[in-house]
Amino acid sequence: MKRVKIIEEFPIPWSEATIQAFRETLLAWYDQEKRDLPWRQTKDPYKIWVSEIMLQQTQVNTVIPYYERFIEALPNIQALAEAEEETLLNLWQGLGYYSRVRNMQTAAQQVMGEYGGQLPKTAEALRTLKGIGPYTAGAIASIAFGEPEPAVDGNLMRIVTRLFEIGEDIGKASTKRQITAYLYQMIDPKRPGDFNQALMDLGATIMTPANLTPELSPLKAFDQSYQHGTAELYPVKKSKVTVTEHSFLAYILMNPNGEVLFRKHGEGELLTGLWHFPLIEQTLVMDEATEQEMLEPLTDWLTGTDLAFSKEQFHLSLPQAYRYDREQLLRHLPLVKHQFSHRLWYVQLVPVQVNQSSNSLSGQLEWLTLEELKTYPMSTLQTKLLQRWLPDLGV
DNA sequence: AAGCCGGGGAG
DNA sequence: CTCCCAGGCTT
Repeated sequence: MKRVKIIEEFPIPWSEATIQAFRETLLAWYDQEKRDLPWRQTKDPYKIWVSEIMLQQTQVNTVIPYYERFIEALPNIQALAEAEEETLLNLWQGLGYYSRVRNMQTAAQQVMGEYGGQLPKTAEALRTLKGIGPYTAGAIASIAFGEPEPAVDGNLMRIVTRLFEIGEDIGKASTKRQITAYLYQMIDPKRPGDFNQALMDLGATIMTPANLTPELSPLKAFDQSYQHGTAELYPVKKSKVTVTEHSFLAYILMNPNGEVLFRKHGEGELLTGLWHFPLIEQTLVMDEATEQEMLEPLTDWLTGTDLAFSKEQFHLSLPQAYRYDREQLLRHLPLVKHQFSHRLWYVQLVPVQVNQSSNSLSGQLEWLTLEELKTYPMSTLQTKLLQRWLPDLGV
């Protein structure tokens, strides 16, 4: 079975004595402090099932009146299986996630047809029912049937990662396996349902996401993050960084000596110290763009550099082959996509001829031959641009 | 693995 | 106001 396998994969770093002490401490706290909730007055698996489905999506105080009303209207699995859809939706109205009550009815019909009207007792069998995943299966199996199954929800993940200072992303399947494996080894086989509910209560009231110094926690002695003051580091959730999109023109400025203008990115700039074609943030060149419009961002930028640029002195143009053939030009302006951790760049390459070179260059700008250019420190982005422009250069 | 589902609460 | 939350299903 899965249990044995994942325990072998992730043995808990606690002695038997520590595990025993942990169970006793946690359950003593629960016996003292447990919340008095309607679904804790019953051992009816159906009622526990209903409460768990509702609690997946909504907080306890909101759930209570819905739970009471639902149980009164549909007091058993058969009633749920036979209910009109309209009845279901009325009972669920305001809770959201209406597919869940539909799934629950499908599962009730499964139970009537395949399990003789009785919920199966093992987590594995419960999982075959529509809408019952690992968490809900563990909750029903432990609370209603006394099976030693953990019910791993967000509360338990937070608590376990803090207790053991587990710094892996809890979104990863392997981290969930580790947390589940530890809980299999921690769970009290004599009171598995209370063990799970104790951790849920603790997570909801004391070891909350925001409470980083849970002075009232009964688990302080077992809690590495509390001992080390590192609670804020757990759990690790891979943040969905908002990726902002930017578009640039990368000008390949070629002088009569066969050299290309290269610029070193300065302090405070992305990719500091690395050499790139001049990159100018600009909407991408469209089909209707004229040569003038394509070159304007470049002339504007050059005016502000130390190239002693003036429109009178320098003449910029697109390569001859492109000047009068718009279709060919646009086909040959390659677009390079580059993903940073926090932004997505679209960079369009624009080759440009300049009729004369300039001598007055600072250290930030250099005219380089293709061979010299290859020896300068470049970013992956610049390597990509170069590769796209001249695939045969061998960078 | 990632998007979707839909409310409520926190900031 | 926006952001975040918690599970399970679907692709």
